[in-house]
Amino acid sequence: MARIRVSNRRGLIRSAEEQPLQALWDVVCNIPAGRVATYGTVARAAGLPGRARQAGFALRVAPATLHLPWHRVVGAGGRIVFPPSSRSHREQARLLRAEGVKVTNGRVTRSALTDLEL
DNA sequence: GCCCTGACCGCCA
DNA sequence: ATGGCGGCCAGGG
Repeated sequence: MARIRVSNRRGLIRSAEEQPLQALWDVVCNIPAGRVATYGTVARAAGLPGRARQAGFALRVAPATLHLPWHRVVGAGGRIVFPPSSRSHREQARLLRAEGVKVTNGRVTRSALTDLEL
């Protein structure tokens, strides 16, 4: 499990409640290769329902040293959120296809989506 | 506290 | 399918 030291005002850190970023990173970390999850799903699985945007934020600020499978997170409906012409978009599509996920028109196949329940 | 800015989401014309 | 829009929720200035 990817972990990073993060301190808060009180010095003690326990739950997702106090450390949403860590919770979100953990979830992303657990998306199996070849499968994809949406920002909303990731947030919900991290115990932060309704905070899809924070899932995006978490990924944006994630330390590179965590080596998170960020490419396995897409927007609602399986859409790659980056502008089609952007570097990130191409990179994400490349990484996904590399692990067997079909990507057409910036959209992954529905069967690749996972609810992340368990 | 107010305002703006997003790696978001879902509804609707 | 597609752009628009309001709703949502953190961060940062």
